[in-house]
Parts: sequence; structure tokens; C-alpha cells
Amino acid sequence: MTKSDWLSELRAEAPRLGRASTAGRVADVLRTRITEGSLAPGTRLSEEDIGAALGVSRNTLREAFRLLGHERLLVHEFNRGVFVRKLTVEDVRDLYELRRILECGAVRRGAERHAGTATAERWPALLDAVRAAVEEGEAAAERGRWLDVGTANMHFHQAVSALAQSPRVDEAMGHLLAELRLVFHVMAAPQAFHESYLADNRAILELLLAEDFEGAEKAIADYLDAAEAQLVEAYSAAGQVSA
Amino acid sequence: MTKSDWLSELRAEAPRLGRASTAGRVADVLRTRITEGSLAPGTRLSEEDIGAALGVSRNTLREAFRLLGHERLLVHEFNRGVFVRKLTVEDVRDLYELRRILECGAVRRGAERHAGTATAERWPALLDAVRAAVEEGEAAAERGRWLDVGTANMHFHQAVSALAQSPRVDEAMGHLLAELRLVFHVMAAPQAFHESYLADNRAILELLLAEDFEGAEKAIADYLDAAEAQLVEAYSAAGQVSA
DNA sequence: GCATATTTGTCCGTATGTATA
DNA sequence: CTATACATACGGACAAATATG
Repeated sequence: MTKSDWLSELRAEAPRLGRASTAGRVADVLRTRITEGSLAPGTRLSEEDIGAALGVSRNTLREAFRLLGHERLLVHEFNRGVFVRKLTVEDVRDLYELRRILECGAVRRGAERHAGTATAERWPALLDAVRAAVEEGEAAAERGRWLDVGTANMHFHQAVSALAQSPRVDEAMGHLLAELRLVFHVMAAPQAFHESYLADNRAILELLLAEDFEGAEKAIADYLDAAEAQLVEAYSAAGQVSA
Repeated sequence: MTKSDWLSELRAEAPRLGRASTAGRVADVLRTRITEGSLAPGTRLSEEDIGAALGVSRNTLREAFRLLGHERLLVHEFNRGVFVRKLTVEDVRDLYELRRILECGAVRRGAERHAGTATAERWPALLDAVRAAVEEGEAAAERGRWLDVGTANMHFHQAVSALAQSPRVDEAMGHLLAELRLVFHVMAAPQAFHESYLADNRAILELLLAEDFEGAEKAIADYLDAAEAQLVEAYSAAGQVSA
């Protein structure tokens, strides 16, 4: 997609900027573009061009850039401008390292608190969210909506990390998954990639329902190892540099 | 400390704003003020006053506010301004929930990778950092520098989380600890609070050196439970509201 | 409840410094 | 090396929201 292509598409979104904080809404628009993949990693975001296309001032736009920079979707190079984040193979490995700690830790802590009495009543709702994500993925696969399968997979892992019942864990996981979307676009065959994990998700859900938390933790760790290996391989094949 | 007090002190820092990104440097100055406790939680930061005191424009100052907002040191209320973050008891609990997952997970993952062969050579350096932090705390305690004991304690836990060998874990831990500094200021007797954990840190180090990783994980979890309980109690005693 | 003053949100114009063709 | 393009940062302006009397 050429520069003028997505600039003109961006202009079409300008009318939608009518509510609440301008910077926040600009960030919403750009975030969607980035996670959907229509703004390719490495693209430079000119303050002037985008400000003009969206009809906002540079000051406001810079605030939006800061927001997305904190979410690691953009990188800000001093005196050079902002660019759509380009993840390296090391980033992919690190992302999965953090996922291992967060997701496995969430299951473990959730189980510990479930065993206690204090927050027992919230547990069924948390598992329902996991189940809903599993079924969402299966339904999407049946209808051949592979993009939705990927989204459902995100929901599944967000729901797993929610077992920790910690707002900060939830937020960290949200940012992590948003960053991972940047990676998924380099996959040549996203359908096969996401589809292969539907059964895993279902199995993890069953382990959680059976209260076999050690088994669930192990299953998640195995899934993460497999997914990481697959992504790293695809990444190398796509000729991504490591620096 | 009254408003004009810290405004005049802020003015004294204005000359130090001579290098790199202005917004970043402004953020540095304010961050120091906040974590040191001279800007009390709940204080409103006026754009005009602080901009004048530091000699920067409002636009630049707002960028600095954004940066600190991302670090959760400031909260931004739309059309009302920015305030120094005021942590609730729920925040304290959640911070420790995340610490449990991050620190225990870091030990576990570090141990797993240490058992493997790939990154074995980096392990001694990581343990040295933990040892250095322990000794830094013990030295500071001997000289009665209780503030430094607290800082060394932060270094200890940062070093423990570094065992995961993950940049993102390191960063998450860094933000978490910065946020925790806001809490420590409500402790009536910080010296006794920090001192009591010097022996724990030393014990955890010994367990790591002996490669008893399960024991180390358990010791860290116990420490976190104890510290959390102590902070929550002090927080309630200080009459902090929960919302 | 109303009128006023203050402060933030947003935009614009411009000067300066930096990077790159 | 020069020229161009761009980001950084400033100051001023006005509308809108909030706080104050």
C-alpha cells in the first residue's frame, strides 16, 4: 500500500473524530490501522501529512503518538519522527518469555486464590470467559473466518491471564497481545497458524474445569513454546533482520 | 510542604534543563520530586505555574505529563488537570499480586534456562547483581542510611526479576517499583520496615547460590505476603480511603 | 442558581536545530 | 557542502469546561 493510499483512507475517517478527547480518538484510528496491518511496520508517520489528513493540529497529533508509543505500536526516534514498530526476532522471543511468566503465573495464582475462600464466588465467571473465548474461536473456524479465529485466540489468552484477578496483569497482557498483532502479519498462512491451536485451547479449558491446574499450566507452557517456535521460524523465513 | 515551597525549589532546577529532549528532562525532574515524596500524592500540577517555574512552554510540559502518566506517577483528569497519583489499598494489593507473578516467575524461568545450556554463561553475572544489591543494603544499614536501604531493596528485587533475562520483564518491574515508591512514603517508620527484610534478602541470595530455586521462590512469596500485609495495615492506619 | 474567573483543550504561526538527499 | 525537509520548541490565541464567589 502506497503512502497516498492510506493517507486518503485516513481522510475518510476524519468525520469520526467528533467525541471526547481528540488525541485519544486519533490514537484509536491509528491503532486500528496498525493492528489491522494497513500501516506496515517501518512506515514513517509524518506529523504534517497525518495531521492534515485527520484535520488535527500537530500538538494534538503528537499527544496521540505518545499514547501509541507507550503501547509500543510506534517508536519515536528523536529528531527523526515516529515509525510503525518493527519487531525483531528477539522481540518475538521476549514477548513469549513474558507470556510464559504472565499466563502460567496467572493460572497458578488464580488456583491459589480459588483454593482460598475470599474470592471463590468470582471463579465461575472467570472460567465462563475462558469458555466463551474457546467457543468463539470454534464458531469462527466453522464459518471460515480466520481473522476472527485469531481475535478469539487473543480473547482466550486474555481470559486466561484474567484468572489472576489483577487489573495490572490484565493491562500488561493487553499491551503484550496488541504488540503481538504486529508479528502475526508476517505469517504467510495465518489460518493454519491459528487453527492449529483451537484444540489446545479447548484442552486447556477442560483442564481448568477439572481443576487440574498443574496440567493446565503445563499445557499453556507447551502451547507457548510451540507457537514461539513457529513464529520465529516464519520470521526468519520472511528475511527479518535481528537488530 | 506548601505550593509555593516546592514551586521555588523547582525553579532552582531550571538550569539543569540543558540537554536532549526537553519534555524528557522535565519528566526526569518531576519524577524525582514525586518519588522522593516532595510532591505529595493528590497535589495538582498546574500547567501554567510549573511551566513558568521550569521555563518551558505549556505544550512541552504537557508532553512531560503524558510520559509520567504512562508511568502511573500522574493521573490525568480530562478538563481538570493532572495530579500526583494517589494509590488506594486496592492498588497496593494489586501491585503485590503482580510482583508475586513477576518475581516468582522470573526465578522459575531463570532456573529453567539456567538448567538448559543456551544462556548458562550469563547466570553468574545475574547472581552477582543480586549479591551486590544485598551487600549494598547491608552496608547502608550499618551506616544508618535508611533511605539507601530502601533503594538497595529496590535494586535487590530488580535484580531478582532480571533472572528472567527479559527486557520486558525488567521494564515492567521498573515501573512497578517506581509506583511502589508512592506507597512507601505513607510508612511511618520506613527504617524499621526496610531493615526487617535485609536478612530475608540475604537468605534468598543463599538459596539462589545453592540452586534451591523452589526454596527461593517460596521465600520470595513469603516475603511479599509479609510486606504486603505490613503495608496494607500501615495504609489503613493512615486513614487512606479505598476508592 | 447564576455570573465570573481560572484553567484546560486545541489550534496556529514561527524560529531553530537536526538529519538526509 | 549545500539545500531541503522535517522535528522540536516556543508563544499566542480562543473556545470550552470547571471552579469560585
